[in-house]
Amino acid sequence: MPGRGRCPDCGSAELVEDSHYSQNQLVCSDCGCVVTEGILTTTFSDEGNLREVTYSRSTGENEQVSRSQQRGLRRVRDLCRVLQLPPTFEDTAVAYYQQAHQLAGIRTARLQKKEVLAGCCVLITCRQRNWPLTMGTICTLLYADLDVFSGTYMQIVKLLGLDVPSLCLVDLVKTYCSSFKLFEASPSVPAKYVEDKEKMLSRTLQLVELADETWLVTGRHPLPVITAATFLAWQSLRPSDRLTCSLARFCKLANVDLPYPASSRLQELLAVLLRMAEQLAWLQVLKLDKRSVVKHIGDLLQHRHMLVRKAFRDGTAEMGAGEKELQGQGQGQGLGDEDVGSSSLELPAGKRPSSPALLLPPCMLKPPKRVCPAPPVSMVTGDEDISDSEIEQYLRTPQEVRDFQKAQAARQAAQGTPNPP
Amino acid sequence: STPVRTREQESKTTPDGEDNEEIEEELDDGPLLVPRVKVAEDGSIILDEESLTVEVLRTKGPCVVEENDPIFERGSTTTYSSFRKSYYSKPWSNKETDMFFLAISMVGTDFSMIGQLFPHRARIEIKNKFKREEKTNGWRIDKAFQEKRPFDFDFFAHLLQKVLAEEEKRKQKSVKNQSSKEKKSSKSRKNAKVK
Amino acid sequence: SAQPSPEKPHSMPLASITPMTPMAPISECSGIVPQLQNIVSTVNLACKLDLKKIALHAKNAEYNPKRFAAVIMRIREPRTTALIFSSGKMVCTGAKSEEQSRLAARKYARVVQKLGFPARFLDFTIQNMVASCDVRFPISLEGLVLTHQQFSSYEPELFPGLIYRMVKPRIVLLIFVSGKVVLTGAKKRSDIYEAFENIYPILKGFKKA
DNA sequence: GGTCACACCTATTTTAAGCCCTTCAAT
DNA sequence: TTGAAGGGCTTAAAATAGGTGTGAC
Repeated sequence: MPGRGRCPDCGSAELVEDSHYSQNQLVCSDCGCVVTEGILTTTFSDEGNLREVTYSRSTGENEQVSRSQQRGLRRVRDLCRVLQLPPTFEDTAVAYYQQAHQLAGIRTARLQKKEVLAGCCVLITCRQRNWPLTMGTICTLLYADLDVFSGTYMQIVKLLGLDVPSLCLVDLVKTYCSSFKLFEASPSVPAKYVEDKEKMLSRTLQLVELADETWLVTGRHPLPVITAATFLAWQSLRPSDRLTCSLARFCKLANVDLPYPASSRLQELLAVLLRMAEQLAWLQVLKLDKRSVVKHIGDLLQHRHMLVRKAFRDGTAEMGAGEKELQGQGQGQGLGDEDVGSSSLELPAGKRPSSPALLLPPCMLKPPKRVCPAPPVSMVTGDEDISDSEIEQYLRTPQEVRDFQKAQAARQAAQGTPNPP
Repeated sequence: STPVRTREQESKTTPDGEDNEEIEEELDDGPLLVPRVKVAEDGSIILDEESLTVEVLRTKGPCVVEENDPIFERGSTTTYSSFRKSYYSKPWSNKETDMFFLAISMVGTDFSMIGQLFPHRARIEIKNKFKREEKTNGWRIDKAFQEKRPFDFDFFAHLLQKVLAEEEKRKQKSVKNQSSKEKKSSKSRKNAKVK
Repeated sequence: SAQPSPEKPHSMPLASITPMTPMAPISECSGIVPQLQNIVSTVNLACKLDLKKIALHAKNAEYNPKRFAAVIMRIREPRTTALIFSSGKMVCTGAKSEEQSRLAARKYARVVQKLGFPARFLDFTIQNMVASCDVRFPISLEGLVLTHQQFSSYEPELFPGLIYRMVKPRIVLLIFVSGKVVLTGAKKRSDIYEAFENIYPILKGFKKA
């Protein structure tokens, strides 16, 4: 990359054009620093990149703003108001929408996409200001298909080269948890089910943090994790009265949707708590199960740092410390090599014991689905002779051709006359 | 009662109160405007045109304060899949699977044509069935492909109808017998469910 | 080139047969070899094709012009699928090695020839390769996205994996909490290996715990 | 209103893990 | 009433290409 200079951050000369962004940007391949600023603010006049970079900071859209853009902008503003976002958010979201509309790829996009684009801009704004808002909420408000939203969101983040912080779980807990209607008695909420909001919040927060520390959050939808934690927090604050109440019933009386994965998160959380309980001598003797362990959540949470650390350490110790061992263990579990593969066949039992297993993401504890880890290693060169007979097996005989034509004609007749008048 | 889940296409849940089915019809096709969202004074969302309202839960009062607290995230109606289409495909019974392999031996790998032979199945279901069988029973695919059978549409249609009717009967019977500890019916009594 | 220590030592004799590209300094070798899972290639048969005729005479074919403008053809060995367009251009998918992909493409060309078209075999090109492997330790994706923000996209509300767009080589990696990694976008297998050797030390820094 | 230049549907392959749906079997 | 199981969708990449949505000229 001669003539392009060096990375201001690390000094590397390994600068690479990266067309992953809307306009090819110079990116340092060593540290990832974006050397040339893209789009927005700059007066960028690099060769062919001279689009209408004049992004209008004009307050009113006095210019000829296309109808679809106007519609989108209005949608952005409406969304901000519906969500009751602080006033400053709106301007940012609107600016994102305008920037997006300057991209050719967005201007000619389907109307459906432009509609969800408004939601994307609002979401991005909220994320950048740590305002907890889920994609599910946006889609619900817009009556949008999450898949369409997904595609649009990923595209716009890439195109504008945005740095969008992750959804903050802790902030989400505070608001989502508050929406549970459990904090005052009502016809649907008996007194024994009423809970103090602050107590619930604080315990839920601890449980969510525990879930995060024990690999239950990574790769999963955040909301269901919180639903499960909220339920456990609520149960454990008054176990005698609430142990018999199911997650589904809890959500119903709290007037909150039960997200599908919440049940799984609950089971995983209980499994973690059980393992923590095994570390405490005075709980060991109680022979706890997934039901009774709820009664001791308060104790467990008090010692959670120590217990989690212990669980991790013990697990590691049992497998032998260090990476070499870890890898060996992985192979021993049949992570796909041919020799061990045969012995793995002797383990048709669904869940392998893996009792000692160290604290791992649940997807790593599932039995390995052996499929093709052993590559047959074909000796194919690509230049082999191809026999006529091999080719001919794919061809139809004259009779088969006639039969096929007949069926084809019948099909067309059936489709061509759907409604004979 | 339970949140209303409707339509195989898009299902949505409404917290309570007003449920507007028309909304879906508005949306469903047109890339034309999805209902536009507006705010009413009480915080509910109003959709242009129909003035349809959907309740929005939120905390009144200290809500719009900035900084770190009163945020708005609803507990209800916030499912990720609110508007996803349904892709469900009925499981294939053993008998129906046999018919699938028969179809392969008659027409080859033309899934659209095979789809015609299975009136209750879409092409995508045929393709997924093929890929699934290729993984689990590759030999059966090979076998079926090699043993060319004459392609007789009507013959196949009749056979399939017979097979499906048989399973239907068996299913109803098992529903009736559910209380009685049915057990020994030898043969291929696999769980066959159609309909 | 030095023999890269294969993921499974037991398979060494076999693994040594597959062409390997010299890899990074032996010093920091991961010892893991990504396995190719899918190859997409194209070839130009250089003649106009009557797709209806092909679909009628080949029983391993499917053609629905209303749905898609190509014949979809499958062969059993190597197990692959091809898209054949009336322009004579063909796409071959599903092979597990470059050589298998080429052999499969030649077989499709032979089928077309046997049907009476003067098909040639021009510009055979590997267009994309997909590989996967396993680092065998859990990865904190939220940690990775924080420090490699400019390359990463991690949106658990949409997809459980972290999407890592490596700039050099230009490969996209899907990284999962389980330590499983999918690499895609390569035109050469050496790019797959290089990308993995690049990412491995990075992943080691995000075991958490 | 026509051209232009995109988008983007249909389709193919393959892996990863999660979500979400239906069905059916135990409790 | 609960779960488990099975199946198909999501994400990435890449080529192929007609038909049509989209908006700016």
